Amino acid sequence: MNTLATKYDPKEVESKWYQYWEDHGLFKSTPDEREPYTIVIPPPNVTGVLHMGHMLNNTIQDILMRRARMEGKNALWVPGTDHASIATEAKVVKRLAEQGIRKRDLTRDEFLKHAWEWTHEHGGIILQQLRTLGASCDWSRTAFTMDETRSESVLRVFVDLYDKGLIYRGLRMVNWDPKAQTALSNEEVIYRDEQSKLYYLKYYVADDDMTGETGEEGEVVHRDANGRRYAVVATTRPETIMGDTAMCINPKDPKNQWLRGKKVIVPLVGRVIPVIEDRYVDIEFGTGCLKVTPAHDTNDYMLGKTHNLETIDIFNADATISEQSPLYVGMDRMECRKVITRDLVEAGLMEKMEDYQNKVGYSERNSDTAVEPRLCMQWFLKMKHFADLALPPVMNDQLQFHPAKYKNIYKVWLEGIQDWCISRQLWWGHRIPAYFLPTAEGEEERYVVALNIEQALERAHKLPGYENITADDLRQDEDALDTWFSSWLWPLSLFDGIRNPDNEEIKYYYPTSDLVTAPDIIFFWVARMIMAGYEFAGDMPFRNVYFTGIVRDKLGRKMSKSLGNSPDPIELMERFGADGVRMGLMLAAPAGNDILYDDALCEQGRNFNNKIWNAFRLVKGWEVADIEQPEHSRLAVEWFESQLNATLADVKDYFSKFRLNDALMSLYRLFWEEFSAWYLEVVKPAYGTPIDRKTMDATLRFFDTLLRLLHPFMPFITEELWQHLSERADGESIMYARIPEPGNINAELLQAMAQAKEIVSGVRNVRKSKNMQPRDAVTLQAVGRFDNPLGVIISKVANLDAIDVVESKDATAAAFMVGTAEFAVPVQGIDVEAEIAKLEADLKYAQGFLASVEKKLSNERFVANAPEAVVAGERKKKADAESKIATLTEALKALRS
RNA sequence: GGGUGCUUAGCUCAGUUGGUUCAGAGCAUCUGCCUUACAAGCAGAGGGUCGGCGGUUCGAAUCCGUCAGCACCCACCA
Repeated sequence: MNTLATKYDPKEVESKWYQYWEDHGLFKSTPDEREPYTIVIPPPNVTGVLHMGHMLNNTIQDILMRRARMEGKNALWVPGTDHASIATEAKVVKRLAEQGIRKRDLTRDEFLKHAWEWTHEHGGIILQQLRTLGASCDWSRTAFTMDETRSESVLRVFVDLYDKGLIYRGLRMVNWDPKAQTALSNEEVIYRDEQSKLYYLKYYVADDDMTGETGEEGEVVHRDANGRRYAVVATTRPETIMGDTAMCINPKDPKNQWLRGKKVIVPLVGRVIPVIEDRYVDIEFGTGCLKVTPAHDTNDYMLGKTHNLETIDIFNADATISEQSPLYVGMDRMECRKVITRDLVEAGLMEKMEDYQNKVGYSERNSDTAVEPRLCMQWFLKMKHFADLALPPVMNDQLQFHPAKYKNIYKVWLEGIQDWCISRQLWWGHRIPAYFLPTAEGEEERYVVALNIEQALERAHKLPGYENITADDLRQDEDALDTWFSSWLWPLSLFDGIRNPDNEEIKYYYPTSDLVTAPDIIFFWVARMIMAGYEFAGDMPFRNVYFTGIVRDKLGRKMSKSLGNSPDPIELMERFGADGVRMGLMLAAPAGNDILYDDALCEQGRNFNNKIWNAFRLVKGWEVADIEQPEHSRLAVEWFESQLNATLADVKDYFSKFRLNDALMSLYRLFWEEFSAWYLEVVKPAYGTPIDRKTMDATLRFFDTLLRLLHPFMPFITEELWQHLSERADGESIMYARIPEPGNINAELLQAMAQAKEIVSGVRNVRKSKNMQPRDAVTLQAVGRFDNPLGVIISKVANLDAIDVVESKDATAAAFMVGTAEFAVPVQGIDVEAEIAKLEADLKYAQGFLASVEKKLSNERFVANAPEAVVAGERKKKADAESKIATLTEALKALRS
């Protein structure tokens, strides 16, 4: 008696089993003699919530974990979160603002207290959500980039690299985020095309005597109504003219020869600046005259250095105009652009304005804030050394990228790498362990780098003149480190491999096995982990990197809050079950390709769950009796065994190539087509009759293997059904059931079954076209011969009363061909005309095919050059086609007579 | 401005070294079925000159060239 519902309901099942797995510690791992399989989670932001990208990413990781576990490996997936300094600090600042508290009114400690409160309040929600998805993380190891172990690791690494001379402090032009008011690394700047304007400004010549040059050949001299000469400078940023300290021309530029050695006047400002010459200037761009603002442009800064120019910083940290500027003090830079444009026009100093498209850098975290190049003192990590470490293992495939196309992107980045600005003007993060020493007014700053204040003092005491200072004399650097300066240690610090490099865990779990991540953090994170791995452990952090695609909506648009096209993962799991959503995502996710998400995919996943559920209901409902095993069942078992092994081998191969969607699709078809539609239909006993024990045992065994194969993809339903399949002790789980190695494949039997299926289809077709009931048995006529060993299977599934081998088929039979073999089903009242038309079409096709083969075979060069096997193949095609034509001609003759 | 990748059925994609099994899969579509596991299902069917052009070859979805379109990465042209 079947008590299971006809529809599978994942709700209770899923939470029940997750609880079971956790209660029995099934996710836990400790080092032992087994081969380890390790993944470290890309730590999500501590205060983040689950989005579709996480869903995809973590589903993939969980599939790999569960598969490895079932291959007998000691599988460990380490979870954790990232403090995400800029993002989190911004959120805290915002919340404080809502409460009427300004960050600048708080002390560092007060602010951090608020930040920790926020972290404890919102932190870890995402880890809870991952449990709903079924993630088999060892939660007892949950780490945080700012917990004690991780923090100390970061500081140690900083001190170590400083001692090695790889970290330095210096005044450099950096990317400044005026909203967060911190420096950024180059990688944190996103360039966007922007429709803006090119402003052509007039720079009058200073002390112009208006005589002399009248314009040599090729020179372009501008004069106003009074004859006064001026140069025209094209710029996209007129608001920076207050910081101009030179104008630059190319010494080879014929247009501007007359400006050599002159001085010009900055419009509105009135400052007199020299005209300098540098080959850097593009003669073709604009007028060939470049205004030089060393404080606010990277290139201008270089020019300033070369030509010893004065640097006037006209911006405050928040990008309002500073006291350094003679005009517009306190005005925001964007506002200032508008105002100064108007003023320039009114003063007659604007030659013209043109539409112009240029690239503007934005902060990765504050996408509405344009980054400002800014000269300031920051800490940097020398990257050349690390690039040299990290490039070879990826290029020679010791460490593999999947898909491999990312190798090239990686290579180009490493070859052009620049030093990494690692200091941030933030409080939320690891405070830089540098301690400034007291110095006299005007003296250059001095500092020591040390793990803590005691060590700092110790180090300071060794310096001449500082033998007697006390802790109170030391002042720790206010800055925090870039978040990625802690995440790059993740695979090491999770196993305490920085503080305690020879411990048992790091030796066992490191290098980890696979890293699964989105390609957009290849530089931020992946590359730097590889660097840190070789620097601090002398080995790669992981053996494979699987780059996922980006989840987009079905129109191909990125999912975003503003578009509202991003579904809530939790809600999706409620609708389709976690198994259904996992499967929906995986069906659409070839390695490295973006996935176009559609609810229909989850529906397909849910439907598959239901299919499995109902197949199980069927099998479980069978009554077993000690009766003889029917021949068709014996053959079906033998065939499915082979089919199962074939798929097992395919899936294994797919996993080795990270082609998880192909693996899943193979299993989907194996279960739905081969197992449900064919195998079960063959062995299914007639209603109300029992099944023999042999077949039942085999069927349950197959079911068991299928569940194991599917478990990594759909952990919940497989566990639920597995418990019904066999007795087991408390704490046992399919999670630890082994996935079998592929066994023997009987290729001939698979071939025979393929033909058998076609014959069955042929019969069904006849039935359908003649409106015949499936329950009425028919006779199958095989013309000439019948050599398929699976005749009994065909008879059962197609409901035949006999398979007759005949010399020629009945005149009133409906015919069909499978390969070169002809079959027929005698029926009442066939439509002779239609039958003739069908056969004629077949004949015409066969004749055309024969002609093309014959043409090929009569080509001497083909016969001479092509491999033996290919030629033989063509000959066989020819023979087959001829035999088919003969058969068809016969049939037509019979019909027409 | 450089670089990489892509273009195969309505959609999303497979297609290993050119050659029987090469033009495939899933979904969608159409037709017929509430057949005692499943209508979240069953059975059947239709659909593509493999982006365009040119070349190499006995033979090209596959190799080469070129053009077009798309995507991504990098870059200091104001």
